[in-house]
Amino acid sequence: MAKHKTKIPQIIIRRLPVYYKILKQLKSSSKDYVSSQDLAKLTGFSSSLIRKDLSYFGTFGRKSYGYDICCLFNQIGQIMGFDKQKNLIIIGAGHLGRALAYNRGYQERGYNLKAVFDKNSKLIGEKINNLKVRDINDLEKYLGNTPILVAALTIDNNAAQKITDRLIAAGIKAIWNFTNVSLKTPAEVLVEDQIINQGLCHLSCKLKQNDCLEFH
Amino acid sequence: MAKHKTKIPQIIIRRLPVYYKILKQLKSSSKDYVSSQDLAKLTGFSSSLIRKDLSYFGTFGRKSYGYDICCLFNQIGQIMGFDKQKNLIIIGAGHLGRALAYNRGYQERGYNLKAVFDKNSKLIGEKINNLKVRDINDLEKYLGNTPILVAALTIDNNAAQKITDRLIAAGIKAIWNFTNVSLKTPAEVLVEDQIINQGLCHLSCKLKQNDCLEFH
DNA sequence: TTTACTTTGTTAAAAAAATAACATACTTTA
DNA sequence: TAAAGTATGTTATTTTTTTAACAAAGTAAA
Repeated sequence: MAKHKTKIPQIIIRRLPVYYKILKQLKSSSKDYVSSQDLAKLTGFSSSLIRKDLSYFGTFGRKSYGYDICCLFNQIGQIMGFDKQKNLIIIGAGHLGRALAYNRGYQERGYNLKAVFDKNSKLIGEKINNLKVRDINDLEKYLGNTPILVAALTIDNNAAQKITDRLIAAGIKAIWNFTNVSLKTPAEVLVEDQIINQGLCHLSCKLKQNDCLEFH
Repeated sequence: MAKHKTKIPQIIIRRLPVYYKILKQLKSSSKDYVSSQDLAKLTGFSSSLIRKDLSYFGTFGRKSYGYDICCLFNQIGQIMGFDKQKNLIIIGAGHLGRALAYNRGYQERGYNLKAVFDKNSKLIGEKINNLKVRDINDLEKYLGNTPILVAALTIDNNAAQKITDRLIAAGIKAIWNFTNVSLKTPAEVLVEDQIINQGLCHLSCKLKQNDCLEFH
């Protein structure tokens, strides 16, 4: 299926989830096929770019028809590795950690949320979406018994690096970082920084450019 | 302060929040100045790119010293319009809406969280971070009395477009969209899609490329 | 004061990304 | 079966973005 052995350009990786999202919506529509032009309207990318992106991975379209929605959806899922199972834990059972625990969308992406940890004894033992909050002191013991690939970090900034070091020592391969700390990790451990306020930054920036911020 | 009248390239807008985040961390360090090389290490961008990005907005550096951390932090905040006040409401008091209600980081970006709405009568009246959850039926009345620029949308997908239409009719200028729906809005209303699982998609994609997904 | 060093801001060059254009292949209709 | 129409996949072109290079300006040390 993979047409290229070379690394997928970051810029394409960033668009894949957008295609995936749109295709998921289209799946529940009455149509079976979608053209690059339709996708252009829905994504805001040009049809040319969309065809080019998709052709990077193979030949999915059907001339004069477009792309089979279901087929393309599955293909893009596979390209992103959603067909492979990945265990996930959440560190930090605060408001954000809790919201992530209730997040739907893990399963279809191949993620299995296995545990939630916190240091606060008041929270330990509480059930969040059917998962018992575990004691952060038991982290190493747990990771020794259960192979976990990814950890979501929703803890205080000042604890972020320390917990990261422990996670790495225990063999975690990737961190979904919701803290405001720039984590130091070895090159082989992936970090995905999720700047929660990024969207607000963009909006503020664009509102300013549109002169929406003058009097209010 | 603004050097250019032309629109800031999207690609630079995307990097501004990263600079902002790093500078905020640096502010609480002992150093007063930071060089583009230091910033390169912290951001992962090249020092050349950083100098170019910053020079797009003006001349902030000091030769052979680098950039005054506090000064640059404030400048970038201003460039993004954080010095202008923006009222914000949250639609949807579920787990995610709740997490957003507790989000710190509004104030320093010039956002004032003014209200939270929900349709669920069990939630209406409840206090979340000192804000009483309001009845979504009162949305128009509220917006008629209070000027609100931005609405965060943390509701079910199937209600998303309907609520969006109401928000737009009531004069909202920007939507921070956490739903999985591609919202249809007039060109002058900004939409910032926050695909909550985007980070997981990227991680899955990269883990796959690093051959971390084979056996597990 | 002079020399060596540092780091910016900017220009030039290279690389990457996006767009436009179009030949090809398939579909539909007559 | 032929003609008209559609939409892909790919190549060529343009545009954007990034990197590299360096002069200019300031600092620090001798």
